[in-house]
Amino acid sequence: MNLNNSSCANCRGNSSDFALKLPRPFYEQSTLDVARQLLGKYLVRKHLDGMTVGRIVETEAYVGSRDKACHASRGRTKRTEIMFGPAGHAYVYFIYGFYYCLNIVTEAVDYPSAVLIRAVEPLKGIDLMKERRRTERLHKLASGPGKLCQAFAIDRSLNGADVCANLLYVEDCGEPAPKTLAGPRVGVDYAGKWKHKPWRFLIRGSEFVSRP
DNA sequence: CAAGAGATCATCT
DNA sequence: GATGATCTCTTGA
Repeated sequence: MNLNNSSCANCRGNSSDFALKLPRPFYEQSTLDVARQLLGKYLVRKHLDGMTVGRIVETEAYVGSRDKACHASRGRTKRTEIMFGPAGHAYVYFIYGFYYCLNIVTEAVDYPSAVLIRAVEPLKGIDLMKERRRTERLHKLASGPGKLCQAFAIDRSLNGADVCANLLYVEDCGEPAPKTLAGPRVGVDYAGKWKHKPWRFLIRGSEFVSRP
C-alpha cells in the first residue's frame, strides 16, 4: 500500500517500489547532515507544463547567523525572514539580476540556516528542461544553482513554499548513500574565515556537478 | 581551456 | 549607490 500516493516512477530501478517524500523532521536535523543526506535524493517539481525530476548531486550548507557566508548573518530582514522560520520551506532568492537560487530551510525556528541545492542530474521531464534552458546538452541543464532553477521553473513564486507539500519536494527512492566529497563553498570569498569551511558537498564522480 | 567582461535588479547602506 | 551563494559569451593561447 502506498500511503504517500507517489509511486516511484522516478527511481533508477535499483531501489524500493515506492518513494518516500522527505518529511519535515528530516529538515529539522543539523544543516550539515541535511546537506550531506540530500545527495542521491530526488528533487521533484510539479508545474502545469509538466513534472521535472533530478537526482541531487551537489549541495551547500549555510549555518546560522554567525556564518558570514549566510545571508542571515546580516540580520533578520524581509529577505532572510524565511530562514528564521520552520524547516522544510523553500528560500528562493534572485541574484545578479538574472538568476534564482533554491534553498531548503533547516533546523529550529529562529536558527537561520538552509541548504542550497546547487546541481541535479536530470532524470525526468528532460525535454521540458531542454526547452526552458534552450540547450540540448544534458550536462548543461541543471549543473549549477541558477541553471537548476531555470530548468525546474523555480522563481520567486516558490519563495516560502512548503517543501513537504506537492508543488516542490524531495523523494527518497531508497538509493544507497552515495560516496561524497566535501570542499569550500563557491562564490563566498567575502566571508572571511567562513569561506574556508568545507560545507559544499558533492557526489563523487558525478558528471552533473557545477564544477569539479 | 582559462580568464574576463557584461548582463541587470532586489536588497541593504 | 554598491553589490551579489551566477551564467554565457568572447578572446586569446
